[in-house]
Amino acid sequence: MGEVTTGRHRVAVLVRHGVRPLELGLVHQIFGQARLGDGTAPYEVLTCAARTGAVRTDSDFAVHVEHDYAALTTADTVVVPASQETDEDDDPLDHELRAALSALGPEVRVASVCTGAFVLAAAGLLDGRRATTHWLSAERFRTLYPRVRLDPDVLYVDEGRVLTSAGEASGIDLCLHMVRGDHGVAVANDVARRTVVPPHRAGGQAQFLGRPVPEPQVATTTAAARAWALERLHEPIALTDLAAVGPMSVRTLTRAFRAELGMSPTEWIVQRRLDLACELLERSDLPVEQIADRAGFGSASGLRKHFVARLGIAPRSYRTTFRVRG
DNA sequence: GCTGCTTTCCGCCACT
DNA sequence: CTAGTGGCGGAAAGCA
Repeated sequence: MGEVTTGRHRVAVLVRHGVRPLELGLVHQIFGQARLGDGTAPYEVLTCAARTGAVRTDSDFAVHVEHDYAALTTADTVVVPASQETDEDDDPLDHELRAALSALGPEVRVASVCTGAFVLAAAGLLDGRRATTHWLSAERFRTLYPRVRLDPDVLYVDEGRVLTSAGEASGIDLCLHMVRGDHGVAVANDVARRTVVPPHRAGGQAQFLGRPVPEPQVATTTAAARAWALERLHEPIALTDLAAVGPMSVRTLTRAFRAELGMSPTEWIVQRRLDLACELLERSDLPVEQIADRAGFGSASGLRKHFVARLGIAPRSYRTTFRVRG
């Protein structure tokens, strides 16, 4: 994926007005600092915007951008950092940006940091895929883009061609993940060491599968109940039992889920069950009936109903589209 | 699709 | 007075 035969791998950072300096800079930091064993830099990082010149940040300074969208046509990887100012619009894409994104070839890797995921979703790049974004924006994201399987519990999601990361600093984890995939653990660890960040944050391989990774600073009230539920997705989960884990009342539990996850407990459970079902559809040959059973849907028809309602396609067609070979 | 039973969701309000 | 909690009940959703 994305390996170039001539010259360096070109990473284009797509900035918009209101861009967050941290998220903009971290891309340059991680890719720009990478060095191969012989000391050569494998990446070239370009910054581009709709027009060259000054681009406002969300702070009291602007950045001077040298490239416009034409730079995207030569990119191997495109990274979209958050820009609160436009990501809060219900449609973050103007026709210029939409055209630039849809012109990207299928071999171009696309990644987002934080609410940059809204841009990818609006461009249709995330339809039917797993993705993540900043947890504070999770509810709005789901409302706007029901076809995307949003998982606000992970640091980042790797869907191959399209990658998304959660808030702010998780962009570092995602960029390191891409470096690791492109050039191996040694090169990625070297960047991490010089940037003084952990080379691989807690969660290990589980992150590649899009499985939940605990976010220490977030959502403390529901954490125990969620962990408990994840252990028994395959069996029926009653709200009274889930609340008893806390322990807390059912009323407080549902309120906490709404406040922290932006959805009801059962909605959250259904989504986790769909995650599991999708993974089994992608990575196993189990019949749909058995997948429904393992994922805690009473029957294949139950799975199918939820699947179609939330992903817009049937389990079987999902499998044919997203089957992982080997 | 219909029916009847069970569970869940959430506003309201009282209690600590 | 505010903040968090949780019981109640009607509407809605889920399920057989």
